[in-house]
Amino acid sequence: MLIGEVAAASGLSKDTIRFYEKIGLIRAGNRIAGTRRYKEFSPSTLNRLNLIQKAKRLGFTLNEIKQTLDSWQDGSLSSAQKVQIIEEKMAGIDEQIAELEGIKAYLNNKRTFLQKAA
Amino acid sequence: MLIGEVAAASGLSKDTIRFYEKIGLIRAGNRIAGTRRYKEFSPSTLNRLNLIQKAKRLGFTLNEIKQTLDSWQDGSLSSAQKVQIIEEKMAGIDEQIAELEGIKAYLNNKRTFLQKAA
DNA sequence: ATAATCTGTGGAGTATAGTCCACAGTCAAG
DNA sequence: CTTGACTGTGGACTATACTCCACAGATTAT
Repeated sequence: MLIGEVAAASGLSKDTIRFYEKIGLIRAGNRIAGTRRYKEFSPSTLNRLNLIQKAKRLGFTLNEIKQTLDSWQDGSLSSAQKVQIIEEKMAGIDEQIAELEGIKAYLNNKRTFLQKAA
Repeated sequence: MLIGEVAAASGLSKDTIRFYEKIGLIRAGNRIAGTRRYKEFSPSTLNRLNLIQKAKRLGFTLNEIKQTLDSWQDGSLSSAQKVQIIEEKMAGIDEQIAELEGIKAYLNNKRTFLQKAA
């Protein structure tokens, strides 16, 4: 797929995709056309972009995401290690949820106070 | 309180506090000493900084936080309006939690897959 | 009284994550 | 065969949120 297709399918801008490719977060092959080279993205790029979006929502930087995804695929991690990493991320999510619940409780208190005062 | 005390009590750096004061996110009075003016922060600044941290964790920018906190205190909002804003923020938190749960489910699937393969 | 520590100011610099632009080649449609 | 849409490149630019530095006055401890 060319960049326009990837952009449309992922919901990201072409510039963002170019930026991601530039920093090595996603890869692209070459499609030669005369004197020009177009970037050819594999459909799996969409999965990867999806994953990147998920990780961003968890608060990871692009660099952290890159490190994790790279190590995931270079064969340096055993299945057990991958499971462990996943479990750590899941624990991190639980922490985030707990924090959000705490903030929600705080807001709820404020609301109750306001409603009483009214 | 002077800035060092605020920094220690809030866990933020002095530079961050100066930065917040510069953009009007927090206020400071003056403590005159000879030819110099030191910034005098009221203890309520700590509450405000706490609130700012909470809001940041919800993903708000400093500017958004400033707008909300300012409107909160300038008398332009009725209690009913404040309650409504709080309820909107709470709904936003619920959305964030739902999204995190979704990502967690995704990770859980991955983990199950890895464990089966092992 | 001297050193160490604290303070404000102005301004420069950093990191992250894009976003925009001009220029030029490519290709499909009319 | 010209027009319009798409593409890559290099580089400049933006926004957010700090962070660091040098300098100089103020305060505290010894």
